[in-house]
Amino acid sequence: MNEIKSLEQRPLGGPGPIRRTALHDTLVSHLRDMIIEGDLPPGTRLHEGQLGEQLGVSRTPLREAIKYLASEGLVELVPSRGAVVKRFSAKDVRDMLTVLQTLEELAGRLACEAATDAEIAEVRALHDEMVRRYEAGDRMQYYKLNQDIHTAIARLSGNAALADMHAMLQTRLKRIRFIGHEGPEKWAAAVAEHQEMIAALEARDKARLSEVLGLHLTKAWERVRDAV
Amino acid sequence: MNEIKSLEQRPLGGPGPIRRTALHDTLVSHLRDMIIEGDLPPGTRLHEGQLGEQLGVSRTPLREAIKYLASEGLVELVPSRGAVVKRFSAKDVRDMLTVLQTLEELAGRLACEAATDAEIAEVRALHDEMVRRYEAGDRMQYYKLNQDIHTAIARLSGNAALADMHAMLQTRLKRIRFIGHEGPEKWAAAVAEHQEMIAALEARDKARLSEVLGLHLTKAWERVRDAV
DNA sequence: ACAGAAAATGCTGCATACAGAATACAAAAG
DNA sequence: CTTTTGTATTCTGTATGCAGCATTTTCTGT
Repeated sequence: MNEIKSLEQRPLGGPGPIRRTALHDTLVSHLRDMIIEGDLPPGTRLHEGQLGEQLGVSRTPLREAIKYLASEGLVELVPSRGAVVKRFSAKDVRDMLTVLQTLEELAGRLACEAATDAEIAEVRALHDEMVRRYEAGDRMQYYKLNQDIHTAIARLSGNAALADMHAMLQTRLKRIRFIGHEGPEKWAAAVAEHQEMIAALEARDKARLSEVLGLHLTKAWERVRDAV
Repeated sequence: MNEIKSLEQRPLGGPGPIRRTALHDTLVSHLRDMIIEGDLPPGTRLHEGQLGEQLGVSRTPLREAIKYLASEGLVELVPSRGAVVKRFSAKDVRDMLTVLQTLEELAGRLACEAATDAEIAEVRALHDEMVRRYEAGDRMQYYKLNQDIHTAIARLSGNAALADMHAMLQTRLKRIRFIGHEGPEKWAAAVAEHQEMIAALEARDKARLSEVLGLHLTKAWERVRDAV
């Protein structure tokens, strides 16, 4: 995990137009992951020369990616001293969760109206898969599917701006949730809340879904507060 | 307004440490303004060579600024075809206003608790000045102070993440509000709503402030819907 | 005259090179 | 021994150059 893997040309997928993703996007998501997974801990100075050499790219696209991340709020730009990975205080985390809660409550209400049956079925599929991972004790995959479900609900609201803001906050919080080691009983509680969530969504019960989502994030703060 | 002014070194402010703003920040805000004020209408391709020459900077810092704006959602990046100014549909605008409304309702509640008397007095000062501009018929300054007041309330919530998200949405919406030509009766209504806002804030009446802010944005949509 | 292909143009994407600022280190003075 | 100052190194900030891709124009064949 702490080893920095250089960027290789991904093996081109099957047939069809080979959509060579621009290096910019690759770099952005790669750096994001490095920050989230702790390869670049908060407070780390992002050395353009060194980092670029490790990743096998020159400074120019790297700098562009760093600036991009800056406006996402993951790194901070210090004039003539480069960029450092942003450090979030406990209050910052709680503030972000407060906003996220408000956004998800709204998303829940809208999703109950806007989502198609097929879309809800997709979320159900994610949910079932997540429960399977929980039962298997696969925390990593559980974590990813968990995020996917929340992202999906934000998207199902049909409100692109809402989904955007949600994604941005979720990204900033990813690292916190990543390091938050919940005990088994807390984990079980979280799964139970998700059961209620999917039930409310399938019933298209706006009030209930909104309430469950809100409660879920209130609890989420209690679950991660010690990790911050 | 349609003339592109090149970037000059700002006259250094008075005494004290001369905080030479980095070119990056200057470029970002300059480009932002050009988009908001319509010098670069939606759909315009951002020509790196040409634009850089007009602004008097080389392509590299310009590219960094453009990428930055992309993650702010003002421009869109098309692989190997550069960047174009993003075009917002009527639905997009309404969606953004919906989210903004939710955020401001939250900000209002929090601000009533977190703000100091001095801070509230500052908002009052902004408000009074804005009313004066309204009476003078100075639409431009009114517009700016209006934005400032909403930004101030978001900041007074004491929640940095909330203020961030609010600022981002506000930025994306600036252009729309800028071109929205409201009639005199609508303008008067907006001012009246602001009167209620500042009164509720000074009374620290959470429920009322939240309600007024929400209503204000519902009305805002009605005021700009035709302009989109 | 028209359709298709090939060449030419212009732009983006990336790398490299150069200049200026900040920091670290070392030497000298108090 | 401490402090200060000068120097050297390192890193950021900006410019420029080159290669690849997209689009447009021109040429050729029917």
